[in-house]
Amino acid sequence: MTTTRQDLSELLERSGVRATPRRLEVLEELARESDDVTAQQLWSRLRERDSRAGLATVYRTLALLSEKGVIDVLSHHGGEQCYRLCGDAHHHHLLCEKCHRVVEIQECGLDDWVAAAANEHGFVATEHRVEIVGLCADCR
Amino acid sequence: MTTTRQDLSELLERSGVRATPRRLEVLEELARESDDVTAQQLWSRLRERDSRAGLATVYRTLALLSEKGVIDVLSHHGGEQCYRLCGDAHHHHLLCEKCHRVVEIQECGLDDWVAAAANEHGFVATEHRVEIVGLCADCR
DNA sequence: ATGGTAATGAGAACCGTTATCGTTCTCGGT
DNA sequence: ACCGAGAACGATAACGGTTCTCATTACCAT
Repeated sequence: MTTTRQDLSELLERSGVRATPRRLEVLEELARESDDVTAQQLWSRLRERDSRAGLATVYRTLALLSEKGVIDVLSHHGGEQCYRLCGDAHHHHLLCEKCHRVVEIQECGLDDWVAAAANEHGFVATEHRVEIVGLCADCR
Repeated sequence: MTTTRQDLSELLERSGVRATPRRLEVLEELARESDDVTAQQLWSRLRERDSRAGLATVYRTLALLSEKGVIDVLSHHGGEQCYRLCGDAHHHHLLCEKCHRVVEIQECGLDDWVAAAANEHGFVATEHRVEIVGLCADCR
């Protein structure tokens, strides 16, 4: 888990995003969250930490980071986007329908299945998303 | 493809939804669309056909139909929901990133993989969604 | 230091969706 | 056929999340 401010700063630069104080605050808060958060949640938590970051900046930063592939966007709450700092590699998500915990599934292993399913309908797959919803160990 | 008004009416009743003229109009328009549509698109197309259906009714009907499992909701356009009349059985979607065509993948065959991936993290899977994005035969 | 560009904050604007409310329709019982 | 209760409907206001605007501030190369 990258947590030091230095690590996060390097992560930004490496992704082609200038590491400004505000962006570091946002990323730091994302690193602190184990699950996904909405832009508004993130903003109010920053406020609680005496950050003067504006809501617009939070939205701008989240849009920028997701565009650069630094964070993931989940839209499982119809109408509201959730953001999460994940590993770099291709992965999928496991969601607990009760406590809303989010866990990454690292080993995809679905490429062949995806390619075959796409091919069957004349498609060439460029990406795929899988979301498994269920109950986590604590909730069942 | 169920297209006659009679078929659609029976589909509604079978799903526990009273078949009113407005609902039939909405469902009929959905049956006419090969791809997914937003509520607003659906509404304006109904208007073009001299339907006096209100926007609220379109939203109400779409919410009701998706709740009853008659139609699918896709939220791949972040912030805007798309609706589609699909087959009854469990299936996934193949999306063309260029022309936005949507094709159903009937044979899932992923249950074992899903169960295993969930189990590996202590989860019990209750449902899963797969979306493959790529280029269709016409667009590549 | 200085000028140009990028980033930021506050608040307005936007847009998709939902709620409100008065009217209309549907349907079973008569 | 008629009637009454409850469901459905249409118009429009309200809502909430997101994006835009614009004036101000921070950053960087010169």
